[in-house]
Order: sequence, then C-alpha cells, then structure tokens
Amino acid sequence: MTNTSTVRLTGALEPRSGWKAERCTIAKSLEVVSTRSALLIMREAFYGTTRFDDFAERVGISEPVAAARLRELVEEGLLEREDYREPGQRTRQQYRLTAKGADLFPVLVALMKWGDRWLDDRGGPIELLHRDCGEPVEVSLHCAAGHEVHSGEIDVARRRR
Amino acid sequence: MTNTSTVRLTGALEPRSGWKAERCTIAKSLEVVSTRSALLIMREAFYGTTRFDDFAERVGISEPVAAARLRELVEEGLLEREDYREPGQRTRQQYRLTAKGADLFPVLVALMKWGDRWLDDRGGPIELLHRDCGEPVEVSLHCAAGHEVHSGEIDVARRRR
DNA sequence: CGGCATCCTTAGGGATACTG
DNA sequence: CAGTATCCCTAAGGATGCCG
Repeated sequence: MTNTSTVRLTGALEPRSGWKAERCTIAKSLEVVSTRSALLIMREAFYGTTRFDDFAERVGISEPVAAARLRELVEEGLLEREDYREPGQRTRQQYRLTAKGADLFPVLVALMKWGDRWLDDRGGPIELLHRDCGEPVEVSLHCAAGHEVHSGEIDVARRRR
Repeated sequence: MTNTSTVRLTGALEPRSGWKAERCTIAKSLEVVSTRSALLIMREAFYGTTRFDDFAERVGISEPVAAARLRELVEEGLLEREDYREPGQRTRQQYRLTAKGADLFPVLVALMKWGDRWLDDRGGPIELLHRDCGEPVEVSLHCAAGHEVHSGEIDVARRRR
C-alpha cells in the first residue's frame, strides 16, 4: 500500500519517463527565497517595515546581511526601493512590496500555520484576522469546483498546451 | 499613504511595543526547512519517492547532502525511516511522510504557484488536479466565515488566551 | 543498495569599523 | 540614516572513494 499523503503522478510523469523536474517552479522559487533572512525580510515588509535599519534590527541580522538580501530582493523584483521626502524633512529611502513580492504572502502564511501547529506548544504567538469580519485567516488547498483538497487526493499532470 | 499589501498590526504589536517576534513561527519553521535541499526532498516525498538513491538523484544533490538532510528531516519528525521486505526480496529501507511532514504540503504548493506565476513564462510545467473532479488545485487564504482574504485586509493580533 | 569518510569550494551570516 | 569594507566563522553542498 502506498502512502496516502503522496500525490499521484500521471501521464508522462512516472519516475521512469525521464521527467526530471528541471523546470520545477518550487526549485525556481527557492532560488529566490530559500534563505532564512530573505523570507524574514519579506515577513517584515508585510508587517509594514520599510527602512534599512528596521529590517536589520527586527529580523535580527547584521547590516551587511540585510544589505545583501535587500539588494537581491530588489533585483529579483520582490521589493522596490524608492526615495521619499516628507515636507521639511530630509530625503529618506524605503523598501516597498511589489506585486510580485506581495504575492508571496501565502507562502509565509503557510509556513506560519505549519509552525503554529507543529513547533509551538500554544498554537503560535499571533493570529491573522480578516479585518472585515474579525474571523481567523487560514490557508487551504481547494479545487476550482470549490472542494477542499488534501495531498493524497491530487493527480499531477504535465500542463496541457 | 501606506502600502496596501501590508497587514495591520494591532494591540500590543506596534513596532515600539517591544514585540520582537522571538516566538515567530515563520522563523521556527525556517529553522527546520530553510534549505533548498530539505524542501526539494519533501517535494520528492510527496511525489512518492521513498529510497535514498532516488532522493539524491531526483533532487539533484550528492549522497552526503541527501544523507544529512534525510537524517535531519527524520530527526525533526517530517519523515520516518522504516525497513520493509517484500516476499522473497531482501530488506530495504524507505522514508515516508509523517503527519507532520504531510502537513507541509501547502507550503510547497504555495511556492510552486508563486513560481508558476512569476518565474516561468508558460505558467509552470505541471498541474495539480483534484482526483475526484479533475479541476485544478489552488492555494488560497480565507477566513473562517469563508471570505477570500488578501494580505492588505488582515489585522494581526497577539493570540488571546 | 544505502549509506559514511574525506576533502574541497561557495554562500550565509556575525562583528567591527568606517563613510556620505 | 543607510549603508560599505574588512575579516572571520559556519553551514551548505559537490566530488570521490570506501564499505557492509
């Protein structure tokens, strides 16, 4: 009997078919955000942090590391750097989420929810609440027909086209 | 005006409140699976891979790295190692997903979907389909009341209790 | 088959000091 | 404030070879 948590590979994806996942977009995503510091900087960006020193301090990394990660995240298009000046103040810089960066939010929530369930004895320190209705926010897998789906109920196929 | 992609920190979470995210479960999760090889091994586990050599070959990592990551993932409880013997065959080992490991699936799907949208010009090489109805599988954020939610519509609060 | 031992290179990251 | 420069350490990972 096979593990009920595995997906089912169909069509041209069986292990002996020569499929090597070289175009795997999980791997591609990890090329961009596989480091702890990169994902924690993204977390801070979602929390509203925009300034260099705040990123370094709140993530708990040194300035050289913050500088390297921020530069890479800007190069990859997840953050954009802009100067701004409030009336009577000097020019400041800020890093802001781009659409590409903002779209990474489900990854962070999925990591947080997993950690809440498996790595914290009190279910995690914070809660995400839908502002409109106050209900807790969850991450889930579902199909286009609206059914909730688990890993064991999934077929994997080459994208047709 | 603030970035519409950021969440809103409420109550005792404002930047000057002393909140330092030291119990952050995103950070804790990344302690377990922040390396590329760990997450790609988990991907392979979901694809049904169970044997040492297959992990190393299909992930594209050397045996020493595969050995180190598999050992760590077993220690962390995401995989379990077991011996099995088919009738008339010699004993083999296999690595199987635990409940804790299987629960990581949404993280991998979220990474894959992000990569499909932003890092591949054809929307990604593979599709996940709900076996029961054949419809594509998506990952989404929603509240307990069933509303779809985006990052800009979320309040973050300390967990009450 | 399922590893481990050894050696090597590179990347991630900290500490400190310095600059515009 | 927003970094850069320098130095150092450790972790990630590849290559090769060996072993039960």
